[in-house]
Amino acid sequence: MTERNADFDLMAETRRNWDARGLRESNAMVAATSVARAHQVVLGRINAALGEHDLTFSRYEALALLSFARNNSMGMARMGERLQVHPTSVTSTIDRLERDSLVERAPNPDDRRAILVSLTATGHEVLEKATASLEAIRWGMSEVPDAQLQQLTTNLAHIRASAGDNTDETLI
Amino acid sequence: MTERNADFDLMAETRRNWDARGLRESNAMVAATSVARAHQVVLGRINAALGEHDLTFSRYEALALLSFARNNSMGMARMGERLQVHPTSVTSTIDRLERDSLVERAPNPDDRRAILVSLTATGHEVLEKATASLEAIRWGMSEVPDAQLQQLTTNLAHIRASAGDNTDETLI
DNA sequence: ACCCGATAGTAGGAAGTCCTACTATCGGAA
DNA sequence: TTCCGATAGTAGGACTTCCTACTATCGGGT
Repeated sequence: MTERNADFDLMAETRRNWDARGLRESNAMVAATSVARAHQVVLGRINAALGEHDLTFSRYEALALLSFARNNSMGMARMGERLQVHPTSVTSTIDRLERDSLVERAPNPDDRRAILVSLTATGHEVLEKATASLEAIRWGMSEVPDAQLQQLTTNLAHIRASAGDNTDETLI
Repeated sequence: MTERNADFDLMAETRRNWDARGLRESNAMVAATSVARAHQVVLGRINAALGEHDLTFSRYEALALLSFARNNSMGMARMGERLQVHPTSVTSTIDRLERDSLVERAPNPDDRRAILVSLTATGHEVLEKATASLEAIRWGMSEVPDAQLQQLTTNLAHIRASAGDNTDETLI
């Protein structure tokens, strides 16, 4: 659904429509719409690649996060903070990953409220293969030259920063 | 959920993790992740603003599209093409808009398979108020200076172009 | 020692997106 | 004229996300 051949330029047409009405902030509108469309395109490609491994980007992100944690294990609440999603979304994602035997839930001996989620051996394998698939498609951005990728990241960092992300320009 | 205060830089940390493993395409990975995060932030702000009008961005887009059409009316299939979503998503969105009396379905006299969707007077009113709300928050990109908005749009145009969008650089 | 606000996680439900499968209709080719 | 592939739209289901509400547990102040 995300890869279409439009015979017209959606953005240009949209801007013309708005300008014709004398509406303001058309630059912001076009930028916001472009972000949404780019996300749709990139996520579509990523999910298509991950589909071969029965993963989605959400599931992949959860597996990757666990793989970076000490003991490949982490509490649900911390996962929600890192992945920037609602606690109930973590529950939902982990439910399905556990159903597919890619992660395991275990009680936390230090806190009986908490649950430790950890990668299984299968989860590790699937993650590595999925990562190779994502690298193969350059994370859905094959046609974008490397220099422009960095410029794009810098531009988007302004948005992230304005939302509270502590962006470190020297590292990104 | 989209506006958080992270005490660390998610992107920088993610890149460090990946680099430490010697994985490739980290520029593409960071750019793709930035697109996803920026989308989450911008969409969150937009939906928060639209919530006052009982709208979401999807619903707003549908209303705006209809307002640009001749007779404020359009077939479902054409809406799906313009909005770049699956036909069943159009059905779902129109179902709810119709339930809220913002649009109406009518048979197409020229094609008994087709359905013409049109804005109601209420739909018009809500659209105008919602548009004012979006302009007030600069479409979720308040902190981004105008010049950088244009640069961002240009960068994202490469992605859209690679997906088949016929981007017209002279207009955008 | 107790209490009560804060925290961890889940349940149920709404909305958005996609997919496959289905019905109804159209319209060109045989 | 008939047939059959293409098109318009819907039904049902899966996944992701959010929200509110709930249980269980923690832990600091009284």
